[in-house]
This record gives sequence, C-alpha cells and structure tokens, in this order.
Amino acid sequence: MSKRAANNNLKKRAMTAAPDSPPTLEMVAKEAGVSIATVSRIINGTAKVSPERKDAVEAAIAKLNFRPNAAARGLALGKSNTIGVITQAIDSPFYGEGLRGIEDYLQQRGYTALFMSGNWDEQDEERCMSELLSRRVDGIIIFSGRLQDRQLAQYAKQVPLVVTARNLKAPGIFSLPVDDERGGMLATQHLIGLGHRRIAFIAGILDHPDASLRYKGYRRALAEAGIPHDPKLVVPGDFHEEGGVEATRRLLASGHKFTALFCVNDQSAYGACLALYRAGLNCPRDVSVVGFDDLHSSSYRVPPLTTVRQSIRVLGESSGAAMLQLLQGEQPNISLPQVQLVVRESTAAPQPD
Amino acid sequence: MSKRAANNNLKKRAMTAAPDSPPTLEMVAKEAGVSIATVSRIINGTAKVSPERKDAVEAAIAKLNFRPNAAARGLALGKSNTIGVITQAIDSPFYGEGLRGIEDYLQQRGYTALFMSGNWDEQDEERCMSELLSRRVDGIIIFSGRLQDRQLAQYAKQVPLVVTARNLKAPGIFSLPVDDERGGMLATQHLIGLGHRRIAFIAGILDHPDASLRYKGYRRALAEAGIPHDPKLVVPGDFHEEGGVEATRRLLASGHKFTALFCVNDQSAYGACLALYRAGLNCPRDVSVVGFDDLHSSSYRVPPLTTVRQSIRVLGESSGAAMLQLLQGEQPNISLPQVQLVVRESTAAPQPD
DNA sequence: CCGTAATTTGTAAGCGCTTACATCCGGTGT
DNA sequence: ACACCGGATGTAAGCGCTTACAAATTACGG
Repeated sequence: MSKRAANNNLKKRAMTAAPDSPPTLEMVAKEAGVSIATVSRIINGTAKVSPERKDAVEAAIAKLNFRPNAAARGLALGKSNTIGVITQAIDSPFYGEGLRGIEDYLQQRGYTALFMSGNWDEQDEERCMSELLSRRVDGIIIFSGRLQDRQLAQYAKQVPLVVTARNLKAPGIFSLPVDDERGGMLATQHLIGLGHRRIAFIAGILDHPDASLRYKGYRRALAEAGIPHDPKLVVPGDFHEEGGVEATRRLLASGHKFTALFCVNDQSAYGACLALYRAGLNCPRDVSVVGFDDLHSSSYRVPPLTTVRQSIRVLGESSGAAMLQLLQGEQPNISLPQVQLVVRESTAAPQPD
Repeated sequence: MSKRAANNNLKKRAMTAAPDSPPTLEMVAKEAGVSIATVSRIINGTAKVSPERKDAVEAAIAKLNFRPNAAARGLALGKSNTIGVITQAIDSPFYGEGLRGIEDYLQQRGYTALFMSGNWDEQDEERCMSELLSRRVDGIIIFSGRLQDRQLAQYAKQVPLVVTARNLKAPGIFSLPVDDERGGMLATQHLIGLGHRRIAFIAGILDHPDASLRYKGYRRALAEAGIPHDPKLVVPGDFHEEGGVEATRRLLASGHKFTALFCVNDQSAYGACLALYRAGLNCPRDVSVVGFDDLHSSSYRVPPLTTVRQSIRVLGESSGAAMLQLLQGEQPNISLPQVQLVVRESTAAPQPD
C-alpha cells in the first residue's frame, strides 16, 4: 500500500540513482485542469472530448511523460493483453523461430507475449503454467509441451489454450497438429527414390509424439516400397546435436551397413554429419543425410542440408492467430501449410558397391 | 471496472468454454472463515498466524485453486517482480543463448523475464522500451541494443538499466562491456601464428560497436606482427549467414588473394564456409576460417569452427545478476570471464604455394 | 482474580485505472 | 420564454491486493 510504496521509492531514490515514482492519471488530470475520467477517455478514445481539452491533456501527457500503468489497467479491465507462451528452451533454434512467429503476430495486434522455458521438464512446465495463471494472462500457447492431455484439459478450464503438435479436442483448447507422419514419409521416399535401401533412422526421445509420428512415416514409406524394416537401423537420439553424434557413432560401431540417414530433426542431423565426418565418411557421397524442421541455419550447412520443412515460424504465427480467435470466442479455423521436402545437397544416390 | 469485467466473463463463458473468473483473496477468506488480511499474511508469511487458521486457509486455497493476482499485487506493492529484456531478435542463436542465461538466473530468484525483440530497428526498440515502462517492470536489461547512449541515460532516470556490450557510465545504468578488441586480436594472432599473412576480415554492420572493436583487434594484431593492413581484404557483412556468404563471394570475386578469413561472428563464418564450399574451396585446407561468439552449434559444424568464446550464456546470467544488485541499491560488481580462443578444425597452416 | 502488555486478528484505505451514472451545458421546438 | 434533449464532463465505485492501525484476544505477574 501507499506507505510502503512511497517508502520504497524514497529508498530507491536514495540508493540507486533511480526513479521518482512515475506520473499517474491524476497528475496528468491536474496538470491539464480536467478530471481523470476525461484523461482516461482521451487515452483510450472511448468518448468524444472537446478539442481544447484534448490538446491540453495531450500536452500534459507529453510534458509529464506519462504512460498508463498496465497493471492498474489490467486490474480494472480484468485482462492483461498478454499471452503466455511455454516452450522447452528459449535458446533452441527450433523454439526460437516459433517464438519469433508468435511474438510478431501478437505484437502487431496489441498483445504482448510472455515467454517461459519449461526446460524439458514436466514439473518445470507446471511451474510456468502456475506463474502465467498468476499473472492472469489472457491465454496460453503451449509450443510443443510435455504436459499430459489430461492436465491440459484441466488448465483449459481456467484459461484458453492453444497447443502445437498435438491433436486433442477439448473445450477451451485448440490444437495445431503438424503432419509429422507425412514428413517422415516424404523424407524416406526421397531417399528411396535416390536408390537407397538401407536407411537408418535417428529417433528423438522415445515417447515424444513428434518423434514417433516421424518414425511411423519412415516405416510406412519403407513398407510401401517393399523394403523390410530393420530395427537395428533405428537408434535413439535426444533432438539435440549431441544425440545425433552419439547415435551415428553407435550405428557406425554396430557394423550394420547403411547408405542413408533420416534424422528426427535438423539438430540431430547436424550431429550425424559431424560424426560421419569424424569417421572419415563424406556426406552425401558415402552417406546421405536428411533432417526435419528446416531450421534457418540448415541451408548454410556444408553441405546444405536436405530436410523436411514445416515452417516453425508459420507454426508460431498460426498459434498466435488461433489464440486471438479463441479470445474472440470463435472456434479457430487455422490450418498449417503442408510439410514439404526441401532437397539440398546432403543427399545423393548411393555409391555403387 | 466490475460491470464490464463481469460482463466480459459472462460473454466468455457463453462463447468459448472459458473460465469462471478466478478466485480472489476474498473468496478464500470467506471459505476459510477469516479476514482477507489473514489470508494475505499467510500467503506472504508476513506475520504469525495461529496454526488452525493457517490450516483452514491453506485448505481453502487448495480447494479453490487460488492464485494471487499478480497485477493486483503489483499495483499494491508498486513493483512487478518482472525484468524487461530487449534484444534484437529472439530467434537468433546468439540472443537465444543470452536470453536463456538471463531467464535462468532471474527465475531462480523469483523474477520473471519479459522478452521483447527490437528487430534491429531503433524505433522498434523504443516501442519496446515504452511497452516495458508501461508495464512497470522493475528494471530493463538491454541485451546488445542499438539505442544511443544519450537515450539510455534518459531512460535510466525512469528505470534501472543494465546494458551489455557497452561501456558507459551514467547514474542508474550498469554496463557490461565485452572485450571485443582482445577477442579480435586473439583470433587474428592465432591465424598469424599458423603462418597466414593475407587475412581477410568480414565485418558486421558498420557502426555497430561490437563490430568495430573486433575490427580494431584485428588491425592491432596485424600491426603488432608487422603485417600491413590491406583495406581491400575487409568487407562488410550483416552479422547473419547471408552477409557472410555475400562478403566471401565478393572477396573471392575481387581477386585479392587471402588464405584466412576472420569473421565478425559465427553466423557470418557459417555463411563464409558455405561460399567457400560453393567456390570449390576447402576449409581449412584452402582457407582458414575463424568466427566469434562460439555459438552452441559451432562445435557441430563440419569442420567444427575455430572461434572466440565469450559465453553469451554467462553474459546473460551476469546481466541478470547485475540487475538484481542494482535493484538492491548496490553498485554491481560483476565482471565477465575473459574471452578466449577456441581452436577447432576450421583453421590450419596455409598451403605452401 | 484483575490490570496490563504482548500477541493475533480485523477493518479500511489506498495502489492507478475504467466506466456507470449523475451533472451540467447549450441548442431545439413550440 | 420554457421544457426538453443530447452531448461533454465530473464523481465515485470497484478491480484484488497489502498493510497501517484499531480492536480483540491471550498471557502473565502481582
């Protein structure tokens, strides 16, 4: 309350070189010689105000460098104009692109995105949820989260939710599924089309839905081409570069021959390429490599990486759009562009033996 | 106000499957049969409360799934427990790592980071500032921003500021300078040590302080080794991969011979490597390449990139630490670990002619 | 068993804003 | 000239919380 706040300011002012408490509506009103209601109306354009008063108020605002207090406004309005966003790690290139899409979209429409990293940990993710709920964000976008569908449905009772890479129907939730299976097929078919028969797969974390769908697409393409699926050629990774390195190393060590490598995501593919290089193998001459995601930097790899593009950026924008529709009370009618194969230079026909 | 808010809720409830308005302190108090002051005291641990009431209140909180409204609390307390962070682009790997450091540090200490992207645009950056100020964040970290020192000093009157990659002294501001010049020297000396004499430099955006300091280090190393500085070997880039590609292409096309390439940052180096590859040149055999930043993915390039490490992650953490000290009213006493050269495989001795 | 001090608890004001409702103004129509 | 109307302003309540201060309760010594 006021004593404390004032106190605080005093302290701050004394100790750091910090702020006078910022101007309030009331100060502006006094300065301009009108009531605070009038000022509020001018700021929000919620009612007609005579030009002279308007000028006076605008002058006062400029003079005092007034900025409305978002917390107070939020309290009065019962909304924060903020959308919470939960991801696993803000420093992953994958999430980075998605967040950028979300931020861009929302910001242009007067919303602010509040990002939180779940750090690949379910508990941590719950902590984020809790924090966002406490801040009374108007909605939450879960960008590739780990929370169970059950929990999500629970949270959806408290706040509108948009979740990516899921396919669940529940009131208050909109989910944006990515066609991972088709992507997996596309990648594998490309390899098969080049003449590869022994195609290894570097998987992600086992129970992750993205990973398993991509894996499914891989098997399906194999089956359709009449190529038997050899489980020995499937090794787990971790969605990161290091997992790709490890997996490839293991694959190589196992002695099971393969001429191509489909990786669950681009980062794994980066790792795979490095491991191949270390083993003295050339990509694509000795082993073709395909990734998934088409990260920005994939086109700048040496050689540029063949991959499956799902435009994470667009995925982010679409989540933002869906959220805003949800907030309007509409049922979102967003759909994603289809995944597509981007053929670059990390794939080639296998060497004749 | 209340009519509106209630109204709103009604609407929401009808149209989406959305929330009843969340429980308030008052509801908890009623449920537990105590006053709201008591509830508040229990939540914040600000005063002793008898065990039985405490139990009753805690039960009520759990039952209602109560979470304090951060906006209301912020309003009452005059602080938001939020630190605003301005960067250029949340999807850049460079900023991503920094933000991660900041987020990690702050979150563990009860603060939330609010990220905003300035999109490499000064005006946009001002918009971010404005937004953050409006939200009454407790402090703002400017992670490699473009705002002029003058403007910064101005803003610092309103809110404590931590800025990275600057060296300015002003009340209410703490700056964390990075030793770019030393880094530039290290990189260049390494190349010289390997026997290179014709070392090109891919610069960043011209007036960017980071870029010019690195350039200065480059020239100094050259000078100290008695190698004349050839301006023909210096070409501008843009801190991104594409700029590296372009710059290298131009360098190659110019016909000026060089055996090594020092790039203003890792992303430029990625681009350079690709351009070299496209030109049929091998790195490091034909041209050695050194970057700057040591992005996570640099160690997974093929070949792994030799670069100058300044741990952006640590830079982020340090900014967070400095901010918290500033908030305590202390003069921050943070210093960064020294930049250091990380020799990997993109550099080698030049080919004998 | 009572007075008094040391708790624990409740009451109410105030943080800065929005907006319903009351008030006040000049302009119509008759 | 007067009742009436519509639009511009002002007044004040309330958003959910913290906390100073008052009130109520407890504990204790004499």
